[in-house]
This record gives sequence, C-alpha cells and structure tokens, in this order.
Amino acid sequence: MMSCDSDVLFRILADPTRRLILDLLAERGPLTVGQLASEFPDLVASGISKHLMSLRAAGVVSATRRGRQQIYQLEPDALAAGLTPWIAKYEQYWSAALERLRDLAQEDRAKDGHTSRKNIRRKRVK
Amino acid sequence: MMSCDSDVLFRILADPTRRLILDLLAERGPLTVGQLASEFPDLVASGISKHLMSLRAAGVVSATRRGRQQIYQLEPDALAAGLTPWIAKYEQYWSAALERLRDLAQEDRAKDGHTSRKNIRRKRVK
DNA sequence: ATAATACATTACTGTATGGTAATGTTTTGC
DNA sequence: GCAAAACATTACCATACAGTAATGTATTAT
Repeated sequence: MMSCDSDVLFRILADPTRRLILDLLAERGPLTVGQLASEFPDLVASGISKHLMSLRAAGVVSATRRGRQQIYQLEPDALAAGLTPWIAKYEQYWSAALERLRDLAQEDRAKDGHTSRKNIRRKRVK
Repeated sequence: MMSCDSDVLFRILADPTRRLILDLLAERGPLTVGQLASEFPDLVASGISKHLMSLRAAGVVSATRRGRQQIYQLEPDALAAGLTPWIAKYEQYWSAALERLRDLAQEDRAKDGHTSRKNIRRKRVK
C-alpha cells in the first residue's frame, strides 16, 4: 500500500535468485543471459530472463545487445542511490558496522598488493 | 530455494509496513503494539501484531512485557549484522555513496549540535 | 467477580509472484 | 533459404503471504 522510494529496490532484493544474479555480475563483470542461466542448473533459462527483465526495469542492471545475445551489466549507482536514503535513516545504528566494513575493505586493499597504508585512520564517529 | 545468510533479513525488509515499523522504532524509541498500530489507520491491529512477531522472530526487534502491554524495541545490531555481509560484497561500488552518507551524517550532527559546540573541532587524525 | 483492555493466535481469503512450458522474434551458421 | 541458437514474451500454475475476522489469554480496572 504505502509506496516508498526504495520500495522497488527492496522487493527486487527480496528474491535470493535475483540477489545471486547481482552477485555474479558484481564478481565477474558483464555476462550474457546464457552465462547467467548456466549458473542456475535447477532453473529454466526463461526464468532467469524474466528476473533480468525486472532487474532492468528497476534500473539496477543494464543490457547491451551484441549480435543475438544480450550482455547484462550491473548498474551500481542505481543500487546505491536507491538504498542509501534508507540506510541513512539508521546511520547512527550502522556506524559501528560501517566502520568494521570499511576496515575490512582497507585490509583487503592492503592485501591486494598495494603499499602499506595501514597507519591511516578514519575519523571517529560518535 | 537458495537459502543465504541474510535471506531472512531481506524478506523481512521487503514489506513496506514492516520497514515503517522499524522506522518508527528507530525514530521514537521503544513503543507498544497499540502505539504502533495507531500509526496504521487503515490496518487492523492484529496485522501489526503479526508483523511484530515476524520481526521478533528475525531478531531485528525485541519485546519486554510491562503489565498487559508489550514494548517493542529496535535491535539494531541484528540489522547491521545481518545486512553488513551483503553490503560488503558491493563495498567497492558503495564507497562513494557511503562517503556521502557519512558526510551528511556529519553535517546533521553539526547542525543540530548545540550552539556552544560550533567551534569544537574534531580531532584531526592523519 | 465482572468487564474491559492489550495483545497473541488461529483460521481463512485474495492476490502477488516465482517457476515452468510453449511460442515468438532476431540473429548467426551452413 | 533453412535450421539452430539466444533471448523475449505469453500463458499458466502453485505456493507464499499480507490482510481480515474471530477467538483465546493474561492483566488491569471497577
């Protein structure tokens, strides 16, 4: 009934198959429908196609044709733009988790070869 | 079918009424079922009660009895713990949005801060 | 003791939607 | 030109679930 701004986003993310599709696109970059469908052995291809259409309608993925195949690609800005307002309302509660998240990412970046920036410290919040 | 860790959380958040309940608890602190139900004029009270039960089952809220009324309260850690792993997978994409979010929160705090804190400088950390 | 309040619980219902199957539409390969 | 490949689209089905209504259970008030 109530139709919030991020309503569509949350409904999209409610389905595990759709989340997994987003995960695959995030991990492996742009993929065709067939490549994505092959990741779901116990699912029919047209089902994946339907999911992709709804993801596209929500704006979280985009597609470009190449010959007879469509290449789907994550649209991360739409995801962020749609979810950030909601997250912002809980910002005070998320602080700790976000800090940990940020630190983890920092470690990952450090582990990824780049130089030691380990003495960089973030602003303290609260 | 696929049952991820944050699966329950996303299903919980998919419903706008449930999200609004969480919003109310976040904004106004602990509330009784009646107080919450009164915020949904076009909804029957038992419906809200059911939503609260599922929220409780998911661990995102907790309840304490006081006399004949239950006081529901947000359990923010559960929310953060459940959603952070998922967010982490998209961390590279979220960075910008999270930075903006953090800055906004900073501004808000500065704005509603009491007058005398105007010139208080945050600790500079390299 | 009785009634009313404040929820919880159960049973029921209508609808939304994830999934399949079948068909349609381009594009490529031969 | 013909067949197959790669998706999109449509129709259909079965289940999940949000919402209501009715009933149950403590707790407070009188």
